[in-house]
Amino acid sequence: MMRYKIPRGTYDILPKDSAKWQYVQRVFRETAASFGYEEISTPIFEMAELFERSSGESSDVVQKEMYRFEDQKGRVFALRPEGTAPVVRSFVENHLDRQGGRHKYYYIGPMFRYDRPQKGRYRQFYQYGIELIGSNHPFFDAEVIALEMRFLKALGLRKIRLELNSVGCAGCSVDYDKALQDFFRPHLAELCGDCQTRFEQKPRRLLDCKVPSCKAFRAGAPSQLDYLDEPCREHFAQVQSYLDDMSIAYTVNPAIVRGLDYYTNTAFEIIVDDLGAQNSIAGGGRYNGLISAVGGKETPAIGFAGGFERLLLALESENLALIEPQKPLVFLIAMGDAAQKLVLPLLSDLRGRGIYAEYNPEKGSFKAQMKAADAMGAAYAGIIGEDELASGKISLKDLTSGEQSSVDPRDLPHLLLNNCTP
RNA sequence: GUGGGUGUAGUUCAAUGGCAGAGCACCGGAUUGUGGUUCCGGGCGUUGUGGGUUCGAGUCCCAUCAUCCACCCCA
Repeated sequence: MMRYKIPRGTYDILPKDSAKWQYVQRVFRETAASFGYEEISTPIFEMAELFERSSGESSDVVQKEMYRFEDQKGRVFALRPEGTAPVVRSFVENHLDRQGGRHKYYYIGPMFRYDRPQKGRYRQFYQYGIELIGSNHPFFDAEVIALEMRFLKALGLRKIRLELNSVGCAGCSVDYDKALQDFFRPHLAELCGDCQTRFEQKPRRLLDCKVPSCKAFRAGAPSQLDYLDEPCREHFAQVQSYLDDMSIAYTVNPAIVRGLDYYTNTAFEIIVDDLGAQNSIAGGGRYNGLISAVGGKETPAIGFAGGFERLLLALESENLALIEPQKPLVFLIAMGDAAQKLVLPLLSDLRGRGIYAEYNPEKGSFKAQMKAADAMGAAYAGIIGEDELASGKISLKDLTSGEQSSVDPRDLPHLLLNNCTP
């Protein structure tokens, strides 16, 4: 008999971990709501072309990491590798670009990339993100960053770093790419193979090559920041000013380059140092050219996305979000058939009032029942046996103190609620 | 896609090429109505899978799959 196995690079979120996932998602939703963002959900697959156009044909995500497939009629789709393009597609498709004004969206859901799995990297992974569409005001660049920082702080994370950069607009990029090519051209023959293609396709990627011999040529390379035109320079200065006013610490790192082609101006990344190689838990930036690139009216926008898996790793490394498993308030024990007839209505009544009550007829002896109550961490044991049947009362034992009292079954819900709610 | 490490019981790990074991967890019991501690009992597991070498393979070799780490990429 063949054993079925979960696909490579995927994982199950088991019940023991679900509370933690629900918790971080709840905090994100609450944080987003407090900034005026509303949830949008899009399909997990889209026309493959949407991602090819938006992320860039030459990007790794499109070239080798996208799950592409044809449906029964030969239409080419892709499992979404990221969340921004679908949101923008929906925005344009619903004619919101014609409506004008600002639109604040957040999303939560799985993304898919055919990558080699490693720590903090999966083939199906869960992202949260926000998109603010309809304004180029630098305040909103800062607001988007502030939202993410607020979220991480609300979770209690302390060891996080914000790195900030501006990649300028399309015009600045052209100038900068030329400057980089001029700078590296004398060493072109000595660069690694990857860098030779980077030289042609994405010169700025020459700056983060890890090959030691390539690193050596990097000293004195021109910085993007020196090639910003006046409006972009001013925009970046204002973003920093707003962050300062909100007391959000950051470091300017000219090496921050977003992986997807659609980013302009502000780019940022949030780093947690002790997560291993995949230490970026969130990243984002402005994408003023994307809406028009997918067929909408020219509209400025900014957003970010964060990864839940890495976020949970970061929480773990700081011993945060330790969630206690749910424990029954009362474990009912019935000895004998007559007692069982009484215990089931009582069980229904308690549960109907929202009290977590357990009962397990599988456990045979009284001792085994008590053990089960203890093993589940129940606060109380409610006992019905011959004595209780005769008296019409049930015995309620406090499993912490060991004290036991005889109570009227009708009073049980109130007693439990009053004793145990803080 | 590239490189390295690791795959043995539910789990954490043992086992010179020679009878596959232990702790924890789990289940049961210690004269059938009182838990936690203690004691006793309960394990044939396709040693990830498929080949090969050998009298004999968990152990050596090859392949494959998975996982971990790194490159790469990115959140």
